[in-house]
Amino acid sequence: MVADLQAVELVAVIVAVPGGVPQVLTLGAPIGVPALPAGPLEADHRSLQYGLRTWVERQTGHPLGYVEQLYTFADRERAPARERVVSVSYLGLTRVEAGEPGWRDWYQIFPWEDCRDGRSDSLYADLRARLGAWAQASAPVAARRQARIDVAFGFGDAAWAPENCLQRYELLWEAGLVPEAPVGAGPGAGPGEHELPAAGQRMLGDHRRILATGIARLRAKLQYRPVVFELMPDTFTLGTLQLTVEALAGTRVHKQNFRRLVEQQHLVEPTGATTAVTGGRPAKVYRFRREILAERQAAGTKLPVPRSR
Amino acid sequence: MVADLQAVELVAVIVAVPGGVPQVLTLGAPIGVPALPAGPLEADHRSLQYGLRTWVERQTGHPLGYVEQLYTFADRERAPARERVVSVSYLGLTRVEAGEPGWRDWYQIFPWEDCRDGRSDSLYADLRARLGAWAQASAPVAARRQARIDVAFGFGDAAWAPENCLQRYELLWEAGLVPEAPVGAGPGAGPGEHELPAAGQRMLGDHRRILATGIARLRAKLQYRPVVFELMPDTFTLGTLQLTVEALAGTRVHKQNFRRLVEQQHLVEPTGATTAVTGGRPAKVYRFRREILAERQAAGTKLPVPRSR
DNA sequence: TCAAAAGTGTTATCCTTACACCCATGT
DNA sequence: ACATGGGTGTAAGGATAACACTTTTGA
Repeated sequence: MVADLQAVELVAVIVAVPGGVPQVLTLGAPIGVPALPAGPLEADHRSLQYGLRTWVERQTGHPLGYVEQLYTFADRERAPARERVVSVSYLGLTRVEAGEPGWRDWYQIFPWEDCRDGRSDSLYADLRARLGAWAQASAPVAARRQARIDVAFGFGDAAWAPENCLQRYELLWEAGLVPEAPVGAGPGAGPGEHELPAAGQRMLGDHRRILATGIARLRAKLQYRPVVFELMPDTFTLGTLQLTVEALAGTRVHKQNFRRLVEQQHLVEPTGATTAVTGGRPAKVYRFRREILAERQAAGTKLPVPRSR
Repeated sequence: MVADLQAVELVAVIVAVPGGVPQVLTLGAPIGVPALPAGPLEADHRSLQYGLRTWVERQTGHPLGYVEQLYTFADRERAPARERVVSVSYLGLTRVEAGEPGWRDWYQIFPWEDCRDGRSDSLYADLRARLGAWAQASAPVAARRQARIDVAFGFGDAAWAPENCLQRYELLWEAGLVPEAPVGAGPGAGPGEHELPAAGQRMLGDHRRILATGIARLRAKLQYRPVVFELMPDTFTLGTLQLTVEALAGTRVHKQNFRRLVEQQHLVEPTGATTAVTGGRPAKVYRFRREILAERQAAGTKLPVPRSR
């Protein structure tokens, strides 16, 4: 039995969106390959979550608010050389001021995930061509690959969906288009051979994959749980709220529908104050109605993240 | 570092629905406390999923089809005496014949989860009274408890939702109404003191909690992914399909809407055959269109699981 | 006066829900 | 004949997406 004991590591994807820029907490920056905050599960940790909070606070001096478990990784294929480590990953949400050290814009890491200005630019054209080339294979494989690509990236008549973040990363990985691609991925190609020009910032080990898992989960959850408010200050305008949702989802949302949905679900209440910081007409200031977390945990507290195209 | 090595266990919630009865694969039955198939993660397991498949097949002789990771547990509060074990749980779906040994109707384990005949019977009346009694506490705690109860069980103006299975179990656990409740749960009450008459079959350790997690996940997934078909034989009638969905969800669904939704999404195609085994008019026989798994992985392949009341 | 962002009103469309009814078989 | 389950049509309601337009500030 002793031979089967394993090292268990806790890995954290900590997200904040100061000033409408979605950011992840990283270590090892600005020089070297950035890493997610992580540390071993210790014997005196009461629970996994407790252990995680301990590690993140120790490494970053940052207290955590909302935390949820993401996924547990232990595949050896991703790091065949090393001893196996079981990594239990968590998603955490907080509020920080803009410009604090250690935080990194997640679109630096996944440039193709930002579709707020449409995705008709050169990056997506390039992606489409390279993925298409990779999909070329013998008949059944080719069809299956192309179907996966179309669904994940919203090509053909499929819609681009924010929450397919992980599928997109995994396809790029399989296709050898990101630097951490496996050795011998493509047909006779070494790693990095076909790398994208805009392949994004790589991370330690499979941390980029874990981050993609976290983003995907957060984007999915946005649509049916009022999690955005964990990332908002106590009071905010509807404009800022929309900006934050758009930053997370990587798409634009329809202003009027967004406002109506937020208001008709009684997610927020006006404080009575207004603010003129944004330029233009002063905006009403709102506050999150924490009561609804209890009231309708199950019901449809969703925000509109429409699928584009 | 050696001191921080952990035992890692793989636990499986394997589900099948032969003859419209939702069942879980258990060991240790029929005598003794039933347990979920489980085993340690071994050094030569390529991945967590691979290890799980190995264990389940070794313990039950049963090959697994669809498998997905559920959750990783490691809280010591649930078994304070023992050394901590990190349990990575998985949900698996298969097809079996009715009456095979080792399979157990999951409503034996969670009687309150079967609302196919409504939930106005004595069990729910009893539940409501006992949970209400537990909710009595000092002001802020009482309100919070009652809100959780109402949402989870669909009391008050909340709707009973199938996928709240885990929340229901956890509330019953906290309230000391199920046998595996923690020592000293209620105010001055030993475990089992307030136990429900229909508390259901208990299981080894926190396996019942893991099972509740699996059921909750499966019920949630039913609503937006075509997972039922993993539990169906190659060909089936729409009646059987509906019966299976109802068995899993624990509620009745609206016949016509169910049929329309299934057909308009092109989830199935007729084989051309009919069958008369069910009595009444012979039913058309259908087959799952496996193609749609690739076609619209993201889009709305959902089945209607309406909230009752 | 104009740009910029806030905020309002209205309409078309689709999906969900529900009701009422007919059909084909075995007993 | 009738019970049983299979199968169809259609109407009401609500949610969604989109359109055009007004309001209030700062420069």
